[in-house]
Amino acid sequence: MSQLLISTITQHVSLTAEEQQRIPAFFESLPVRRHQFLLREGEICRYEFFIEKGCCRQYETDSTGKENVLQFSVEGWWITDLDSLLTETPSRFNIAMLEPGVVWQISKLQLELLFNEIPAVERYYRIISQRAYAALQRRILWLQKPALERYQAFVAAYPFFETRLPQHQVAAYLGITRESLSRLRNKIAKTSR
Amino acid sequence: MSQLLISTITQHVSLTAEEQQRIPAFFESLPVRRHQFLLREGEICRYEFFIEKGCCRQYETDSTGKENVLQFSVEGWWITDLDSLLTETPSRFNIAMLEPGVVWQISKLQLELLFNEIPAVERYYRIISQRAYAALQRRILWLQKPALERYQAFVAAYPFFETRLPQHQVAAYLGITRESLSRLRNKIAKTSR
DNA sequence: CCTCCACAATGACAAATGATAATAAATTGG
DNA sequence: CCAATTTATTATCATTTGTCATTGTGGAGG
Repeated sequence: MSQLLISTITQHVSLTAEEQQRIPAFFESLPVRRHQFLLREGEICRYEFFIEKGCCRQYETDSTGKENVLQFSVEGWWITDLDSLLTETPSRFNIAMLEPGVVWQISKLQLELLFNEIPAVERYYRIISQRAYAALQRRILWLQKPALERYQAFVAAYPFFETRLPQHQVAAYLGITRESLSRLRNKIAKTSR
Repeated sequence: MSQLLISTITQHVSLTAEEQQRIPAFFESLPVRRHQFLLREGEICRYEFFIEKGCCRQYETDSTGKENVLQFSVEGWWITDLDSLLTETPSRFNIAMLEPGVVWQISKLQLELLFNEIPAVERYYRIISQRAYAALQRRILWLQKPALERYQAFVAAYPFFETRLPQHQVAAYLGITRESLSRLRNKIAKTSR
């Protein structure tokens, strides 16, 4: 049973014990290996994914082969390609695990049924959608700043990622090379000493 | 009467003639001068704005005084600080006109009333919200690429902005200096010749 | 235990971008 | 129409970032 899913939802809205019981049945739980794909570029995204355990990334591979990370997701976070899911068009993104873990997936239809059955979950969904939107806006403003400030903003906002993610993945999220990030970290270490 | 507002909505959803009649009463129309603010940093955003005529920008002023543009908006587009509007917290952004024009504003309450009265408008709102989200994601991927590619992606996506906006505003949107943009344009002009 | 591979750090050099300053051109508002 | 303001270009130089090559380290898996 996903205690985490329920507790994540109840951080934002109230659910009766009975509602909490009914929620997991709308999802499918699956164990996932490291490097396993939840979505591949060119596929139509059919699910919203809730990360029960582990860590993953959503990224595109551009024409030069460079991987640009749109988002990371860890325990208690959601991830999907919303545009592909809603419009049923092929996705430009890959979603792949960086660590093994457990993922709960829910289809568009099941999500709709869940909203109808438990309106508080729909309210929860709206709240986190708004947060996701605001997070993208913040991200855009970061990306308009020099690399050092981007990195510092990232670390300040998500300190737990600092130790958990490989540095070259962080670099791909910040839009810089791994070498540049290594230099920045070196510079910071020297300055603070 | 805002013919543009109605025609913009009916591009996405169907409205009866009678519904079309009732919509404008939910809005206030205001003429706006160049440089006029629709929202100032520190204020709580109280409206969604529909641009009937003219052009505006949403931006933050960072600690060094640099202005970073989050979004432009022209005829037929919406603009607001959604986070401030929904949470009733002070905005980090300014929204200011780049050209004189006419703006239709609607409060959160009136928007809710409009949704209840004409559900098709709520559907329309969901559709454009999804598009806005997808646009922010694309923007993030652009910003992870070199300046030249950012600029070319911008021009390809919004060719009409190219002639309408001052170049230094475009530069502030792309996260580069006006001088850099000037150089890039010069380089492109030489290459294509 | 060993090999292979992913990951990180570093140096040398090239390219891109920022900072500053000077100038010219275009536009705004009276 | 004119003055003031805004906008754009260009050159120079400093800084940042990218590219390429090399090395070292630690962990995964046979």
